Amino acid sequence: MDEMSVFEQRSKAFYQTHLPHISIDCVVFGFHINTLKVLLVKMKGQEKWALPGGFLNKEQDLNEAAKTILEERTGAEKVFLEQFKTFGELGRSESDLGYMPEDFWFRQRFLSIGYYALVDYEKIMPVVDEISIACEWKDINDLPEMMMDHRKIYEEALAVMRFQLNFKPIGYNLLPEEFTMPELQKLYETILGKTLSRGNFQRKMLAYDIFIKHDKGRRGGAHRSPILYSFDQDKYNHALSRGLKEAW
Amino acid sequence: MDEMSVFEQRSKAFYQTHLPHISIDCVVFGFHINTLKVLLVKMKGQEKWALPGGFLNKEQDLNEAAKTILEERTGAEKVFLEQFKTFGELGRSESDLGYMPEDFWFRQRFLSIGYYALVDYEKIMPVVDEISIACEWKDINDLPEMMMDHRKIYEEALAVMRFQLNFKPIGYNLLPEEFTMPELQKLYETILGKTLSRGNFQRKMLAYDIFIKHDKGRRGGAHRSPILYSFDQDKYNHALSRGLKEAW
DNA sequence: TATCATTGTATCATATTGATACAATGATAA
DNA sequence: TTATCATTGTATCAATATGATACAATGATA
Repeated sequence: MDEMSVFEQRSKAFYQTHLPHISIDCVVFGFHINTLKVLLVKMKGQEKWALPGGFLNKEQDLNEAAKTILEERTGAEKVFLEQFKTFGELGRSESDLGYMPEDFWFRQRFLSIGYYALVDYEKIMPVVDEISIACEWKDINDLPEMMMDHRKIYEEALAVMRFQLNFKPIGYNLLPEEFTMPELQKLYETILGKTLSRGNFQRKMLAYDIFIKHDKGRRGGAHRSPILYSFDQDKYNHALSRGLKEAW
Repeated sequence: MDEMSVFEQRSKAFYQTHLPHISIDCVVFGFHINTLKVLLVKMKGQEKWALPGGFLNKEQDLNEAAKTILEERTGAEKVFLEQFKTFGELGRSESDLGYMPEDFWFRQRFLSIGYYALVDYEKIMPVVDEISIACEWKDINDLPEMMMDHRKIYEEALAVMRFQLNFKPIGYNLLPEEFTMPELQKLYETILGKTLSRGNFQRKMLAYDIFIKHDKGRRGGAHRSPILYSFDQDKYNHALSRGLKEAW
């Protein structure tokens, strides 16, 4: 099947099953060791890259739809996934889609509901589906050109994620079962894009009281072996839901 | 024109001009002196109250549409208005609308994009339009039954607003041109729903350095007259955009 | 056994917050 | 005129949090 006919076939079926004028875009952040990446796809017939996305099924919960899109592209389940903003500027969906037939639902105006997720990209094998020709992790310091306003969506997601880092402990699913404080610090530094003071980082994290301290450390390297920790699920979840610390 | 025919007429015209499956709901908080209220409307043929809302014009920017809805109901311009979440649960739009003809666009599934605004309700005269029979300020401590999931939308807006209070100075448009620290504190206490320490409040607010201090105080009452302040526009706006203080 | 990189942890200065106290002010009434 | 009183402005101290720095502990390597 050639490129256009895939679109056409999907377009015909689209109105039967989906809500028009609404799309979901997922900014999937991939972390590992000391690198932060984003999952991008290249659609058939497109030069520029795009955020993985999809449309909302008529009989589908919004959050469920986002979860499904993420799972289909990554296979990842039970990851942190959160809605952060809906984009509805005029004209945002028209650029870059001019090559498609005018009456395609793709060409019509639509809003995009933005979600962001956080995964370990070493555990993920990106999936190329039938309307895309590529699905890859891209380093956030070397991003290719992106279609429509996807670059802006990505940047807002990054800002929101960095902000939320201040209120919710993260790291679960992004680190091995057992990890060290230097490893956790690297994670924070990578996501925040800046270095942090070592001693103060440990003090602050340990004050959260969400870790289980293990007896043996991680061996290897000509230096003192760091202590291994793992997340205390109960305390971790409690801290997550408590979340936002109040200032007043 | 009877109730149903108004709906029918609007329904016919609807698809010509608007995006289906998408609505905008505005949680308009009204503050004055020491009371916090919410603007609610009662639609024709409905017993329960609803958040003021509307639909997105095909050729209309999302934020512009929210602004228009707010202005039509309140006449208020240049107020704080911010998108906070999109609601897309399955079934949320079906309850409470069963009395309408099944093929109405009202009856179809739709998402709601939630905005919240903050105004002085003494300056606002709520507007009853042709599809509603009432539009009133309701005290947040004595809310009537609301349709669909509007109660939940309101509660999430309240939580978001209270949270944002910690990062952005507010009060502009909610207080007279010149105001005192006790008045500003009352505003915070009313919105947060709790009392704050007097001395510490002053210290913290003044540390923001966004006020102009005036020479004369406000007279009246058998006690020391409080100092009058007004917002320093430049510094205030700068603080607003700087906004979110980073913790790391 | 010495060396070295890295880690754990202590410490000090500074900043922020919570709690409390007290003087200043201005209307009211004796 | 003066005493009273409610409220406001502001200082202060303790508790807590943060930033910066130092130093001892550890474990591989030479």
